[in-house]
Amino acid sequence: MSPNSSRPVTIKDVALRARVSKSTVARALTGEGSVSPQTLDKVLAAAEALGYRTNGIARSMITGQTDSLGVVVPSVSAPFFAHALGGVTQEAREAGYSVLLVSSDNDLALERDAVEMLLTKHVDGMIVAPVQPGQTEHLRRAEGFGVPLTVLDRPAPGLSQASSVTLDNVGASMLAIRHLLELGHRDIGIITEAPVPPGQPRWSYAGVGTTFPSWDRLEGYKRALVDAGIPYRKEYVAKARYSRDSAYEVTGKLLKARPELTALYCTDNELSVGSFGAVQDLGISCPGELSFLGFDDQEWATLVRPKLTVVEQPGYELGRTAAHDVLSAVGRQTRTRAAHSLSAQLIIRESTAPPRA
Amino acid sequence: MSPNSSRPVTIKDVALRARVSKSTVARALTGEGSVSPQTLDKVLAAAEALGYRTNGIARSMITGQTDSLGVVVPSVSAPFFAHALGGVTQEAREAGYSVLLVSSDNDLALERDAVEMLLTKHVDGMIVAPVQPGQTEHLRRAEGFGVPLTVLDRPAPGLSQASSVTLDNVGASMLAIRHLLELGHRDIGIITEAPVPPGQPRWSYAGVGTTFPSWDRLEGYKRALVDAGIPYRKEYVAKARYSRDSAYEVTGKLLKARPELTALYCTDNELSVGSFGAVQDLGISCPGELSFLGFDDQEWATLVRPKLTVVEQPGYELGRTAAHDVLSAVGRQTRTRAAHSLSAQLIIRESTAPPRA
DNA sequence: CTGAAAGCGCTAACAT
DNA sequence: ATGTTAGCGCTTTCAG
Repeated sequence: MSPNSSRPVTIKDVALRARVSKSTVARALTGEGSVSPQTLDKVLAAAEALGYRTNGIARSMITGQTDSLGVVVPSVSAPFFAHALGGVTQEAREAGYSVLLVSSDNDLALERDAVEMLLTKHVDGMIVAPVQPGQTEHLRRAEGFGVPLTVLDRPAPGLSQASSVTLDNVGASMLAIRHLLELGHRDIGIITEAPVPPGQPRWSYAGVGTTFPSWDRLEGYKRALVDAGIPYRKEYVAKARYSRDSAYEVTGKLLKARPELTALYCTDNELSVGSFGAVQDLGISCPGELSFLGFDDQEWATLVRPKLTVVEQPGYELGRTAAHDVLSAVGRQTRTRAAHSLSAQLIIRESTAPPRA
Repeated sequence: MSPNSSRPVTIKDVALRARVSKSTVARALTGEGSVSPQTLDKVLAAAEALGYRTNGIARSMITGQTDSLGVVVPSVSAPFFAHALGGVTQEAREAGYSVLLVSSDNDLALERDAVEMLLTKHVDGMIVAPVQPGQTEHLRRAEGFGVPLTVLDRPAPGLSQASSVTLDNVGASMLAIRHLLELGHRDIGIITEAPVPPGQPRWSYAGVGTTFPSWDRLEGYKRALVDAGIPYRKEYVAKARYSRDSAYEVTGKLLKARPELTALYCTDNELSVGSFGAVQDLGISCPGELSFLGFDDQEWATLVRPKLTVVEQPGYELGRTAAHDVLSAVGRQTRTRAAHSLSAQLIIRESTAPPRA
């Protein structure tokens, strides 16, 4: 049942006890090759008695597989990534894979280290949500090692082999804005993340729609407006840092400067938190005076009054899809470079209504 | 820079190129033993040129270490565990360890599988948040393999070697109830998780305070009351299944049956969500007619009106402590069996006030 | 169907 | 300071 000595039980011990050779034990235990029923029994019994457990390290050494997936995310506890991670672990487990998790803490250097470490550990595939979509040398290095890679949430241009799994961010915003438009709103404000952290270089590349999620979400806002024949006015867009406090502040300013706004749209959960807080503290009646449309369907969306209309992003599904995609590539020679774009969903609740005449 | 052929670059290739022996390369790369500055340069240059990367598998095979921690949690995306996981990964990274993550999905069988897998993968230590505190054979098996284990969130009696890191659940409730008592409340209701899922066996063991968190939280409620000379009345405790819907329902019933209640305390975030929702929907003014005290400081607590007074549990710290604890045990012969009990904090906001005279 | 032998990539004595 | 040798525990030819 349990190992009697302190030295780990090896296949050799099992062989000795079952009075067969190491190779026979291996065959019996792995199911490869043929073994007579009786010897199979003997071996199994011996293994059981000794509390034998295969040494995965040794096995990996030979097979070249570790049955594990490396995952790098900017934050483990942020709800979106937590959900995505849930999807990844689920899918991985079903396929018999385990997950080697590293958080990059939104730090490019740490992300690089993480990738190197995963390479050293010989993961069979990698999923990474890159900190900076423009910085991808380290990811290219992973590709060079022949490790299947799929990029999650934020696209990574410049990778030749990698698949990507992202939310259709443009579409998500269009969904939101069209809803507001249909209700009759014309003056719609938007709280969105400032594109580049101050002091950081601007990455430029000639791609379409392959940037930070928030850029695309702003793009969708514009497009929905223009499609409806309504001019895009940049006085209606307020850029915040990625924090609720910043969103709180920025919302207050925007609403004061633009009293004609009848609706407000936030492009992220964190921003929604701050922004909605501001709306509440300002004593603005919602949806009476102002319709509010948030991003992400976190639990607070239904606890707050009015219950929030939101754009929901399928975090779990994104994770699952990413895992499914890498998994389908491991062991295969030919790599199919897929670009999955999942759709968001609009959940209409109480915080949006027609504007007051 | 990158591997030129498809065959992985090994230490042998580097040796060949640098015109030294394999062992010299090993010494140069690991820093163990002494190497002349010139050969060091040569080796480093060769490794760089070839894009060499140590094969961690092979190394682990020899050293017997994998520099990785196994982590098993009931859910990856639940806020509490997500935060704990954040703490674990952080601490692990700082120590140069990586995290092998598995979700047990609250399923004992999956938890067993997970532990077995981690054993196979030869993690250097394990952190598990057990699904059922009473079922620990698989964990004992891990101990048998000499893998340091620390149990997180829920205690696991019957383990001889394992450390544990838990919240002081009794203390947490006492904090909450004493606050209510000081405000002048005498009739305090409590919504708590039903101890045992229906159809499950009851685990019994002669331990103190070593059970499900929710049991201890109920215990703290009793104790605070008794300490204050107020009789414990079981008509004031409502047991819910672990779901917001159940809490919602149960809250409604309790409040109807016991209109004399002036305060309500919930022993878990999930239950708080449902319960607070019920209070809102019932149109009960809070804190005017009823004070409400929730568990866990999730983001919704400050978004809802009134802002919630809550007992906050330090999820990140719990994870960090757990990781620190296992890590301190790896490689050591003597195991120090520590039982860390972290304190909760009371955050007083607007949902609690003196009862109406 | 079974055993003997080779070797995965690396490190750790042991020589030199 | 460097090279040689011997494995780590397992899978996998290759014989028998």
